[in-house]
Amino acid sequence: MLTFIAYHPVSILMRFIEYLRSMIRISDDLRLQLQKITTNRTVSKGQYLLRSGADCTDIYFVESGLLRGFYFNDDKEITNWLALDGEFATSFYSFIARVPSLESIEVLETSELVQIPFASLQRLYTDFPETERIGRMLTENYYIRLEGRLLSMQFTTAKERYQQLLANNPLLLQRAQLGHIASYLGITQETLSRIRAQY
Amino acid sequence: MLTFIAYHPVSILMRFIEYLRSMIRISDDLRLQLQKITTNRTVSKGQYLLRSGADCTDIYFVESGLLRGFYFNDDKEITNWLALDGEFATSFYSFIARVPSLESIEVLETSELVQIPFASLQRLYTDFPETERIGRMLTENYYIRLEGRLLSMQFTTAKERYQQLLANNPLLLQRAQLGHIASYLGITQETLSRIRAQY
DNA sequence: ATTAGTTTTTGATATAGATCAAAAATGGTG
DNA sequence: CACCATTTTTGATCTATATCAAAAACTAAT
Repeated sequence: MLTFIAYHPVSILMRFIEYLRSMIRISDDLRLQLQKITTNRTVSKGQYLLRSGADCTDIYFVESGLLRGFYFNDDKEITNWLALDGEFATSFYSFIARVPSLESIEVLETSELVQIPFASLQRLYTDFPETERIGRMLTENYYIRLEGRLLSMQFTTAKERYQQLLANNPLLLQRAQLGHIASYLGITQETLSRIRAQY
Repeated sequence: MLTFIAYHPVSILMRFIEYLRSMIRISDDLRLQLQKITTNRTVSKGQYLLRSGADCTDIYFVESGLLRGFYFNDDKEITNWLALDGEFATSFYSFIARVPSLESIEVLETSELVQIPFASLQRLYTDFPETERIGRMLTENYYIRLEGRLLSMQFTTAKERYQQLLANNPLLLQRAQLGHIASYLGITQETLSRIRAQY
């Protein structure tokens, strides 16, 4: 019983550290430092982690739950990304370029997050240069995904994009609501509804 | 006269090193190493640096000239990127993930390039850890640009995209041909031609 | 200059997906 | 479990852009 209780706070960080470990060796020193600069937060459904207009000061790792980043176009919300368990989430442009965010971040499911402030991350890069590699590799991976999305936007139909998502990320379809998925795929909710009706 | 001749081979590398210098301090050691692992190449218009199906083994910095990366969709070419003077170019997914490239790279204008092989770059990252920062920052910048493109694909019209490009990169419009620009913007050549005719 | 190849423009038509509007389904809450 | 709010579906219509086809404008090489 006691061991379970004592173990728990560590296990919250598990996936985060595991994730990093897949890219570089994590020394005890670094692990300690990571624990120092990160905050474990539980955020509940409906909360906002960021409102457009504000500077995005943090990056989040989603231990469990679901977040979304979205823009406003005219009066409509456009979901730019959805981050499930095991993914990083931030308003990338604002976080990197230190400019006010156009994007808002909303909590779609009550989530366990690991929060890292921008300044701490920069210090980490300097104090533990091996972590630059993590930053580089993560950004590379996210770049590749983004490129895939751009290409599918350009030369696949709405239906094909839905089918791709269904194949690659069926969980997302189950957990996010239709309107969010639709604008993430670059189509209207009505069109996505009609596509689904074809099955 | 003599000084000019002697100076020239160094000046070819100028922009490349200058570019890197804007991100980190370049030690004499590192500069030497950079000179060792890079090759200066002049490639002429019409040449291919990569054909789809092959592994992309190199990344290029364009000292001067113009390259394009493109895919085939059915029988049509889709330009994925255009790289002018001062930009990096590679088939990113293939280069990073070490898989055969879907993309081909064509030389649109006779160009001066700095070529860096994948393996050399990886060794550089290891031998000069400070260069990881370059890799990270470059990828971050390219990520932000890509995100901007995805957003404009999603919620701006063909005409607006053309106007944005005209405002942000007028040189490109002058130097690349219409069909390449069009598919880069995610529209057909005919539509772009009609848009331009409106002025 | 003339010809052949390429690139751009113009015209006519088709269509995927958007928009506007309202009904149906779903879901939490007192 | 009935009610109100939210989400999803269905229907009718519209539109930006694609497609197909051919003419015009460039470009380069003989």
